[in-house]
Amino acid sequence: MPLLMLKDLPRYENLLEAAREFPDLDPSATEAFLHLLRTGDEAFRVVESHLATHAITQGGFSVLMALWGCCQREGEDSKLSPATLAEHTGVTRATMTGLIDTLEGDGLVRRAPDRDDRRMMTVELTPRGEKRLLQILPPHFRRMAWLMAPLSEPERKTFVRLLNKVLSRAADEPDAPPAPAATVSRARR
Amino acid sequence: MPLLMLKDLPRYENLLEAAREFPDLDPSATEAFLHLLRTGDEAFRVVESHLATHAITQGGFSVLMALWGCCQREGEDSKLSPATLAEHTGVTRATMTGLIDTLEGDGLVRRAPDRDDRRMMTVELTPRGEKRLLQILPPHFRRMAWLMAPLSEPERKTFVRLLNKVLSRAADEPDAPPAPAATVSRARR
DNA sequence: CATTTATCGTTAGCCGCCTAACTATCCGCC
DNA sequence: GGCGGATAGTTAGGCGGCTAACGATAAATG
Repeated sequence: MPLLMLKDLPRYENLLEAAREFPDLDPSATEAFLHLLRTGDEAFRVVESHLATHAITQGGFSVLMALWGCCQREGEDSKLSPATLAEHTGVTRATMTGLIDTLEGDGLVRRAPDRDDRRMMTVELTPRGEKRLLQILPPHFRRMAWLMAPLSEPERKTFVRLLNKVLSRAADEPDAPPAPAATVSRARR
Repeated sequence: MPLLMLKDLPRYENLLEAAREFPDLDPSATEAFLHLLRTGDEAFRVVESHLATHAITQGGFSVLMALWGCCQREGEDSKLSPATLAEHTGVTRATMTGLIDTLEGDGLVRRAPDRDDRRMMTVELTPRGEKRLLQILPPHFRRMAWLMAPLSEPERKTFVRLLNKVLSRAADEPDAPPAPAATVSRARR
């Protein structure tokens, strides 16, 4: 994640202090939020650095996984359209064009026109792409296991539970969620 | 985070199934990892979308915060060098040049040569920059509070605790962490 | 059947981030 | 005191995101 976060998170006292100046600042919420962003970013980097050793970007990896997963599930039909891939990996179709360009240039993926709908293309994993993916996956799985090793099994459960609470909240309404507005706060919900 | 993650996380049964094929796949670890990335990404987008309404990027915001925080703490000296800013926000110096260019173009920040060391520059918040920041912060704080609202106070504590466990693990060694390698695992290190 | 509307993939252009190289300056060491 | 190595900031070039617009095709609608 190409992100960008304050490297050293603020200490809790500082948040308490800042909360005196900004009544809207909820110290424990801010602390949780910043730690979430920071840790998520770091976890992202962990896998990214691994993928980089296989000359694959996160985006490319997502595409390969989607194609491979589809080929696993659907039996024969291991093709997907760029639009489906884009939606599946949470990226715009324009971006997907670029990703497929790169992957096709590396010979990991193949484009072919759809025979029924001439607007569409189909994207398919090449043997080389599948081979590459099978090289990447085991160490990738090990990285994830390694990173989560400090969490016990019950801790992982609660971790996922708490993450899901936040995630569904975020999915609730992507825009204009707070709506408190000091003087006009009558609309109590 | 310009990231990129599978939009719909795999269900646990699928992970269990996949684990039969890949012995390295730890289902609960993978689940926790994917949820972490997904939620972190979503949280990132929440603040990013807010900052966008103020025509500020995450990077720019980090810079403004660093300058403002420094001006709060240090008393008078509200200047920082690009290198310090880069290190503080976890970005390369080259990137920082671009960020400062943009901010300076918007009049939120000012560059001046350091009077002692002629290699260095100093970056300083303009009054306009501070004003802009003070416009951004309260709703920003409200967003964070809103996002974390579903977590109770004790839940937030455990959340931060678990995040910290993962974070310090990730910080442990950024490269080559798994090192299992079945047959050649002698180099114990 | 003709025309509008929607969808698909691509292109063009912007921006943030990276690495690698460069210039200018400072510092340490003979 | 001059010279090599470190350091500051910038530049150049690449890449992966994004939005907005486009031509081509399909589907809906009159």
